[in-house]
Amino acid sequence: MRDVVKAFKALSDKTRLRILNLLLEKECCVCEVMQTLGISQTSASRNLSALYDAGFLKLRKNGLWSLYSIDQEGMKEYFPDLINAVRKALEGNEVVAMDREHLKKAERIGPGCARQPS
Amino acid sequence: MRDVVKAFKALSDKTRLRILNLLLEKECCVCEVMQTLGISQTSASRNLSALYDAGFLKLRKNGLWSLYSIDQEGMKEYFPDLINAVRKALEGNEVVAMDREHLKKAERIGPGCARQPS
DNA sequence: AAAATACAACCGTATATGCGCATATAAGGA
DNA sequence: TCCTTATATGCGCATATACGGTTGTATTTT
Repeated sequence: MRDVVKAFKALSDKTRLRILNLLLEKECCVCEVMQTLGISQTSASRNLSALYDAGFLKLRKNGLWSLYSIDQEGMKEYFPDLINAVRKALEGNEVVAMDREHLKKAERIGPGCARQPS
Repeated sequence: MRDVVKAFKALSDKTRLRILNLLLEKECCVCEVMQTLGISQTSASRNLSALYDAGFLKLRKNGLWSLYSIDQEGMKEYFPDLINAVRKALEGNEVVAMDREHLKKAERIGPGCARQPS
């Protein structure tokens, strides 16, 4: 029960929904998220952690990068319809659509952040 | 977007998930909820309101009773998969199963509360 | 070795949320 | 009209949460 509450709590925040929206597009490192959404590194890191702790994300480390992505398998096991619910809840939203546009450009922005991990 | 956040926020509370579980069984008045879950009238009323404001419930007044139930149509329109996600997230949970048992008995408990509205 | 980079953890503060108590409202009946 | 019942709401308190700034740690680059 606590896990269910935690899961919904993780989803009940605008920033975290925007992050989830990015990750529905592709795997991202912390600084891609922070640049794309225009939030602080602190905020990006903390909110990614919250989504991770709630069981929505998986983490892959590659050198300096912490690469977060949707944990498709975990989601299907514990919250079968939830990821779809989120996707549909966000579709058509303006902010979220703009974020997706920004994400495309963010790949080349910043001091080395969006370089491909070697 | 604010609506989506509000919806998930409404779901990110143990009491409200338990209430939703009861309403998945049947339409309930405030005092059935408060008795079944063993919470205060204030808490029952306010948490039902929160779920109502988030768009999950519909309200039918009958005499003194405020009868809340799942707004199936509204849910399908705005959050197509969410009600299923909630249902599956709660299934197998002990507290929630016990609540459903208590609900059956609650119909005859209390000073006139669970009498059928005239 | 030193500097730069990516990220996480800690700290203080502002705001949000949940709860109980008391009270208000609203409907029905004597 | 007064009383009871069912529900809603204002208020204050305790706690939770979000955020920015700073610091710490690990890794890569120079």
